[in-house]
Amino acid sequence: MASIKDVAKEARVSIATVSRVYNNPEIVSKKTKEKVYSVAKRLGYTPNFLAQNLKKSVVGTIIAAIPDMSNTFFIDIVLGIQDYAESRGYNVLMGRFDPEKFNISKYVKIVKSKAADGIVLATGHNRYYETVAEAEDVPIVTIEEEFMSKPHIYVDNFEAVRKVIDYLLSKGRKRMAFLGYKTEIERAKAFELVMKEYGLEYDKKITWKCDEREEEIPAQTKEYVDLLMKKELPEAIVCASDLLAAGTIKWLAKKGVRIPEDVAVTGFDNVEIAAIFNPGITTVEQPRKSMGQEAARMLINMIEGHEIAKKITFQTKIVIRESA
Amino acid sequence: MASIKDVAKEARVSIATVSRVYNNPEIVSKKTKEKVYSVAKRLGYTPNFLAQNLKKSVVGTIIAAIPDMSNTFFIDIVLGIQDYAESRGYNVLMGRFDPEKFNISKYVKIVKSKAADGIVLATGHNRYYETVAEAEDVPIVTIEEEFMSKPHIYVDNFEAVRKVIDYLLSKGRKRMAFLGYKTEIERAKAFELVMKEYGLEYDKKITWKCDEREEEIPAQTKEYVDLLMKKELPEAIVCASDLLAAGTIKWLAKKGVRIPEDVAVTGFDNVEIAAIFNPGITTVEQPRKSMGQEAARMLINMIEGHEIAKKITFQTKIVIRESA
DNA sequence: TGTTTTTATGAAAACGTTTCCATAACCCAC
DNA sequence: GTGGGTTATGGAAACGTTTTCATAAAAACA
Repeated sequence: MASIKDVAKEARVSIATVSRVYNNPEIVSKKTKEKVYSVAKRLGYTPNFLAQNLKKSVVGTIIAAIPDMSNTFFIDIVLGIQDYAESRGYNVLMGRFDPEKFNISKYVKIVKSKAADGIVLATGHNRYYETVAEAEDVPIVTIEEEFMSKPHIYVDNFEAVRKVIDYLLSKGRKRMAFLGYKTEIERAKAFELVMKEYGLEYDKKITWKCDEREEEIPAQTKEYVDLLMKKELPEAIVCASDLLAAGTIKWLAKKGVRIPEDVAVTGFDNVEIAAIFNPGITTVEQPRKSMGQEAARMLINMIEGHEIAKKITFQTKIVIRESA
Repeated sequence: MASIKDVAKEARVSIATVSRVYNNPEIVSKKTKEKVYSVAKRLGYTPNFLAQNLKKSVVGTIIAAIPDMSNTFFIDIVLGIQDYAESRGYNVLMGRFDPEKFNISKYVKIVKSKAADGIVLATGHNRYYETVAEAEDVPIVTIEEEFMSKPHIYVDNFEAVRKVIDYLLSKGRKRMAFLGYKTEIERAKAFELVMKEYGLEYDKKITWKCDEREEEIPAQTKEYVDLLMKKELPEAIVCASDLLAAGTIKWLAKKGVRIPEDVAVTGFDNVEIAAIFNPGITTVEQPRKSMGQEAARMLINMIEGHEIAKKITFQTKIVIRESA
């Protein structure tokens, strides 16, 4: 409640001096400083961010926009963003957005009205989005997808899928199936390409793409397993996420199929459930926290007008558990 | 970049009029309004939040402080908070905080410096925290714990535990054990009281309290199961969280114990893993999203100076799956 | 001691709004 | 027309800061 004026009056100095005590302490005399500090403490004075920022025209807040807050994948990214942002004195505003509708204008508006300085956009989809005119001069860093040639963080999905296939081959599995999502194209494409490159056949009929809504996963994996049971089982199933893998394993086990003896199953992302599921799920881990940190670093540098890289590629690592 | 001044000059009206076009459109003539709108659009004018708020002394941002972002429980609460906040035109700033250290002063400071209007605090612990002087006149709503007689959202853990015990009794299980956390007192206490009330004996030696750090759970549940195997197995184990239940089931299954035939296991919270685990975990669900919404509603009303309730109690419901 | 340099402080403008108060413009009735 | 009552607009203060410029006080030097 107390303003700089109150402190100034009480300490019998000008408001300019009080301001300097907080912003350029070195140029004000020790005596004055002590007087101001003690008065400020007594009055419970905290500089008003709004007024400071109005003057400086910097807010100190960045937005992390993610599609799904109940997904560890995105949460870890946000954790990384927060970690780094904090070290630079920025706050993080978290928001949801729908990758289908790509409704970022809400966030663009927030930045334009100076309630935030920039946006980290994570969709988890490797798409190429269309230009949004208003977003032209808004600082944005994207993770995974590309957008208006804004700087972005890229994860090498091809390399990741190759690692999985290599591992399965080393275990003697050749007949592989792929279970992915309708909207995530890169992993499916990578699977196809790597298989072709290795000269391996795979049955397109047992390669399926799910709707991406999480609540649909139990039903969809069940349907998928029912389909599989009617055909000859593959030796391995590569899933585009740990949840798909978990669902698939669950239904296969119910049919009496032994994992991994009869069928090996792999996931993607290494979320919490991969470790705790029974059997533990072999999966691919992206350095999520580092990705978030790097995104925040790029964004803040961009906001503060420094030079930054246009694209940063992260490598993945395979985490071997019991399911494959 | 364009300010209200630019628009006013270009539209040949005063800045007061431009301001009114956005805040009291009904009192400005149609002709003027149209002129202003068209100029504003051409110049790409968006009112500057900072200046608006400085004047109005309201920010339009609330903080959701939670201990663990990778826990669905808290994420759902935040989802509820966001949902409601959005409907009232507020943004949500998400932050972590350590329930052990109770380091809320960071957030109190943000509010005091007018970068946010208030705080929703969710710890998931039913503790009574000590007074923090600076937080005196800061709008805060807590979920679960009590703090400085700030308004709070309460979940009826006693009733919840009673429901679990009733259900287990109805299945003929009498010898029950409890696996909880060191810091969460209410569920453990409720278990003890209800058992006593029903005149049921329970072996204190097989009631254990874990460290609450999530990464410790696999190791701690393993240790617990090892301990159990040395004694006579109980007929049922009531766990204070789904993760504890999942860990316990996993290790019991590895020892060849059949769930639920030999031992029934129940969880708490109904997070994602409870549904997807094999076997599905019988658990207790709190209306998390509603709790978040209600917390946001209380907080915003508090911020805007309306009358609010001091305490709101939510009921739980039991979700029956395969583990019990 | 008087002059110059350094250091510490204050006055006031500026940031982009909202809003109170005053006034100009209009309309209608007489 | 003149007057009384609306209605639409402008001027200017205020919100709480930062910062430039000017000046007073102190220190350094001769």
